[in-house]
Amino acid sequence: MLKVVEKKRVYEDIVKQIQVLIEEGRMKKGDQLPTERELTETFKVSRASVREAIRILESMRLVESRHGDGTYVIATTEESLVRPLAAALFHEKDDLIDIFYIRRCIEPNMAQLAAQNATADDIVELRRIIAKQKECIEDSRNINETDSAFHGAIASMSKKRALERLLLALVDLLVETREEYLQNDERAQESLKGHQKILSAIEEGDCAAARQSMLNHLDDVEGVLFNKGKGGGNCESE
Amino acid sequence: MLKVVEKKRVYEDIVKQIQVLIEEGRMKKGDQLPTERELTETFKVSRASVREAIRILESMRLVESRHGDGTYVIATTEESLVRPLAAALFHEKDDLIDIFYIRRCIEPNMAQLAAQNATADDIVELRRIIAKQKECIEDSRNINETDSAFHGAIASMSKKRALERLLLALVDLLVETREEYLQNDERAQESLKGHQKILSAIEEGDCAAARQSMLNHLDDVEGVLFNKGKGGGNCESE
DNA sequence: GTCATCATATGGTCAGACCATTATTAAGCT
DNA sequence: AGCTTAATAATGGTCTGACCATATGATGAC
Repeated sequence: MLKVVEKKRVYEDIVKQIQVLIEEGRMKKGDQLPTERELTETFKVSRASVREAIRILESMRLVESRHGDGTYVIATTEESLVRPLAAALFHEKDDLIDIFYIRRCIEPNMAQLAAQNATADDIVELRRIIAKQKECIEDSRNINETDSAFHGAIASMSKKRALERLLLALVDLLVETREEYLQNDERAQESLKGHQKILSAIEEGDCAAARQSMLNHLDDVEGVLFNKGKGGGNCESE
Repeated sequence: MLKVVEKKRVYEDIVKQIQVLIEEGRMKKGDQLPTERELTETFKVSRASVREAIRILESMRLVESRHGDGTYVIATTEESLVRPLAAALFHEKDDLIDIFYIRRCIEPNMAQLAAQNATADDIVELRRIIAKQKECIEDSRNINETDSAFHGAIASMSKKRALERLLLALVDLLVETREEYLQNDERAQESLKGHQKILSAIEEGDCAAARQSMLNHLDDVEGVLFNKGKGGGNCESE
């Protein structure tokens, strides 16, 4: 059952190797890659092959070449997994409302899954995030980061990797929108309250409550964000 | 308000031009690109630049180079929008079950939206697709294509483009799985029935029924596909 | 007709050169 | 000293022309 290999193209091999470097953290965001000429010597290949590899890495948004300067790592592989997803989903400014709608479709389900699967460690982590968020509010600092962390943690608890990746991309797309929203202190408070309710439901393993409180939380935010009446979904929502 | 331009890199220009060719349909899927040497003459650039451009197009999954043969268009730009999304979501074989779960999260909502927004034309289209599907079953032909068409049409009716793109990607990812599933005549029949129920709900503008019938439809399929008990979501699902 | 062989066209790789841009350093000025 | 300006070196961008590796189709032997 061996995976016999035929490295056909040289540049593919180079792409792979550099990708691994970044994956393993031996190259971090902002680091400069060796110069093309150095890579030529390292890999014992021509500069043309090195450049073709770099073109591919660049089109993956993993690195960026700057004429006269160098080639730099501009993203982690984790980000580069989320980025194309985001790029594919998001085209027009108007799409933001759709993006949020997708969240509204999937996050209540994730909360439900989280309530089912939550381990003690998971709950500790959620509490930690919420505590930090509370701190941020008291210090009048931005809670954008902790907000992402909270939703990300729940996504992770769903134990569905594809779903988690999707949500990360969505949250990432809405980061600017949220920046504005969470400026307001009162809203930040309300957001925190929403998170606490969700946590309570998860602590008690109450799937239905987790789902519903997440939905309420999102509807609260959405209502302000897009000036909608409560309940987003018309009809009877769910 | 002109967009003053500085075409910096030659290969970017080449990528753009070829992309436009494909976009405008002057090059279709399966067509062979001019050889690298011909492109060299056409664009008055070096072969190295042509090749770097091709590498980028290849990493976009728009074209594919075959050693000793040629370079071919392998996707429309529309597909190339969906493809990276799919690639970003899908990593392991096991992710398929997650992919399906995402569908289960969003498609009932789309059906609901479809029921709200459906125009007379939309309904005609859905009927047409279902009729065709019936035909296929009678002729013992594969209904995979019409199945995709049905779900795609509903996605389109949601009037949420980002959501539609996401669903297209998901459906695309599951095409092989479905191929197997729909082999069986009985299942094909059942699938058709599910579609008919959804259509009925949409015709009557019954949001709740549309949502529920879509959910049932997906659960039916999922149950067989992944050998699960009915109702997928444990707890009380929704 | 079938199969093996070879020629040809195509993508893949290489070497070395030169151009264009940038950051750094050195020089010069105030 | 501190700033501006000019030279310098380093780096990515492009080009040329050659050769290698592979796939396809034509040719010829059987």
